[in-house]
Amino acid sequence: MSKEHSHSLGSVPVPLTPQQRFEEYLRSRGMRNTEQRRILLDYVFGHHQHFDADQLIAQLPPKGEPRYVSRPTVYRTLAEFVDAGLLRKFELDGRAVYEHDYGYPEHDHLYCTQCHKLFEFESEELVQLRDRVAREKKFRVTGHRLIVYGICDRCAKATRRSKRASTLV
Amino acid sequence: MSKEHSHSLGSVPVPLTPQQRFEEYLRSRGMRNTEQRRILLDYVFGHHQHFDADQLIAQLPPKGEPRYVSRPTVYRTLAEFVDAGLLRKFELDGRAVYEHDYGYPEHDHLYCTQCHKLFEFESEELVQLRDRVAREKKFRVTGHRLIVYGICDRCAKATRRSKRASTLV
DNA sequence: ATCATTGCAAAAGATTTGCAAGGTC
DNA sequence: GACCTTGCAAATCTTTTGCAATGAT
Repeated sequence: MSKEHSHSLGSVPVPLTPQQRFEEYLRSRGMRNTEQRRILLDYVFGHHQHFDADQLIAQLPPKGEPRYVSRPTVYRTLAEFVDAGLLRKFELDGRAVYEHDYGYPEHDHLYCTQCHKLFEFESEELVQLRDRVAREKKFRVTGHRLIVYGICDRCAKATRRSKRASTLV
Repeated sequence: MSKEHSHSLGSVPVPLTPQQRFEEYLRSRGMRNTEQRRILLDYVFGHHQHFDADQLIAQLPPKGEPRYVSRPTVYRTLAEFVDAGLLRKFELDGRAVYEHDYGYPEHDHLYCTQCHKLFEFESEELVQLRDRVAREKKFRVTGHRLIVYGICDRCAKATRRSKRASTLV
């Protein structure tokens, strides 16, 4: 997805590293600390990006190489990360996108439909609005997902530039 | 999806019926007014519900019957309705859901993860908040999608009831 | 040794596409 | 008659699953 990441967002102080927390999760469930899980956790928390399963797999070594992890295992493990509270998952254009959850504040997204990048923003006001609406309808909120669609500044500028250029020809 | 529909939402006055507007759309594009398109338009605007392709197909007559429409044609036609501004499309649990757009006000949804019903609400404040955030980031908004996840009142009550019952046993 | 986990191959579910036959303008 | 549409079958794309082999505790 996007290599850009709004670094205006703060981070939430955490007592444990993602690795430690995941080990805790595994232990509590009688699951095993396998090489594949360690590899994927390293990749996922080694980058601050949004990504989907295919993009993660593309970054991993291909079949035959040392740290190769099969596609089914990637899917299974991403689901575990979500379950462990390390990642958040959402849908974009009909596919699953993942982003950091653990140690990262709640936020929403602006999605540029031209360059397909995601831009983050935090809004306490939005959460309040959401809760107010829910209260009126006696609805117990567990979470929400807001995506604002449009064109980012950079794409808008690029479009203006090329429009001007074509007019000048 | 849901048979419930918040009728607290008003409707937007429209100069043309969906049928007329679609005919206009077809004409402007040199497309044809076929029986299948008429059938589907009737079904879709004959109900005020959220639905996905499968649910629509389930309502249509089966293969062999008079008004049967094939699955590929349903998908193709729904895309045309979206394109014509008659329907809005969004993703829920990894599948496409459609709802009326033409003649219906902009709104957002509360989604009960227990009974899988959608409840609508309108918020002018949300739109303002969205536009304010976008302006700060020099982002040109074309639209947004907000889904609030949680448990609806009815499901919450049902859960309380059965919890009480099981406690009393 | 026990039992969770992996990789493979195949399945599954939703949606899309190529194409010949049929329908609309 | 020209050419857009349809239905069929098959393909596509993403994600999931059955299962035998492998690995962790």
